[in-house]
Amino acid sequence: MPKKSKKTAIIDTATILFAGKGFTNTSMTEVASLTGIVGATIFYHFKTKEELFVSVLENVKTGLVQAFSLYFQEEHFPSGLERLLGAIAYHLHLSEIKKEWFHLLRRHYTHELAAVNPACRRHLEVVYTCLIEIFERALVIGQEDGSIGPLSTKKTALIILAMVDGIIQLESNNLYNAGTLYSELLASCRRMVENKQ
Amino acid sequence: MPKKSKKTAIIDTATILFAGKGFTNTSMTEVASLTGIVGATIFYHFKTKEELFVSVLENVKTGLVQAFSLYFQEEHFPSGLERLLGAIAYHLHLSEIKKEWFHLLRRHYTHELAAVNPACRRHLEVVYTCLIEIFERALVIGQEDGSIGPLSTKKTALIILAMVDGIIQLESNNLYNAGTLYSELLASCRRMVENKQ
DNA sequence: GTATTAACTGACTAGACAGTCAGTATTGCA
DNA sequence: TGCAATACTGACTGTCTAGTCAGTTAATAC
Repeated sequence: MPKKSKKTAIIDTATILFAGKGFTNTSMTEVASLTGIVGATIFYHFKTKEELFVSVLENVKTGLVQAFSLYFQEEHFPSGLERLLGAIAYHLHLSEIKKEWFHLLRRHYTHELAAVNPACRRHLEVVYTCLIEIFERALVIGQEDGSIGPLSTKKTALIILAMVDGIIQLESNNLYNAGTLYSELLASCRRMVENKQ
Repeated sequence: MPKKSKKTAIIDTATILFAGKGFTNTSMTEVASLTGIVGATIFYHFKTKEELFVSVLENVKTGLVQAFSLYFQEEHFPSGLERLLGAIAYHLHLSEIKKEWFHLLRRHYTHELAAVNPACRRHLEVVYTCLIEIFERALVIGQEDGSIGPLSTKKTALIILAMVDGIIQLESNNLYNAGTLYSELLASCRRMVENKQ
């Protein structure tokens, strides 16, 4: 029974804190004490706070890409349209069971760091490319099988991502409980892309 | 020629800084020096940093509500559908000429503060209510004149807001230049809500 | 002109926080 | 067992920042 290494434990704690309170408002001491170690230990495993953040992001990236690839390995769809709706529903589902991942990705610091830190930028690009390609692929398949109308798959994929992301954000800012919007969102997307000859 | 009061000048500087770098990463000294005054002066006009933030938000709220009400005073639309698309286009337009407003509204701190600061929450609610009602009203009008299909106006208004907001965010994170998505977004929204009997 | 209030400032404080470092404990292995 | 490397720690430092305060300057009122 190989117990979780401290390095992994640090990353797990940091994921929750960075996602929930942001980079600047999370102190290394806090990460340490919640992990059950002493502050200086983190600096043995990670040279700087920024390096810890990038490791956290890398971890999220890996988890996210894996989750989606697993989903598409297991699910099969009668049409491109159904595949798209399935992807959207799974995206929403994942954003509920792995809130931290999506909060972290939406943190401003993540994007600001990506502008100056190549490693950070690479991870972020992998994530976004993955998310967009999922939608785009479904759209392409749907155009081939006739379930999806004639539209720019690339642009539409971006719009759908923005839409899903916007809904997740509405919910996380809980001004309105967006949860009740899920089925309406799927219906809206269907109307938006389906082929109505 | 009544020159801009220092209090207003502080708010203007703070708007740009809070929007651009976030609350925590903006220091009062920085706000002061960019305004051309000394640090302590801010604390004469605003008791705390948080109070300054709320004033900034109030200012944004006022500007935003005014901008939209002016737009609808001047524009007139042949149908509810066109009114909706006009509102979306103007929303996107405004997010370009008043980037700070929208950045500030999307900052996490804004929403975190709203959870504990009633004044902040009130301003934020006014903003969101205004934005949603604009879309909802257009949808209701459109259902009356037959240009918009049978759908929940409230939920659809929320979805459209999430969509527009998501696009603005995509652009501000400039992973993709979302600017080219504007016309596609309008077309998508049209397909999503129009009445196709 | 003088009194009163409002606007402003320089010098300071107390706390927080990232990161260092010299040294101690723990592990793996010969 | 002993040796070497790896993992970990306590005590510390320099810097940054929100907020204070006693006092100065500017505006207004009479």
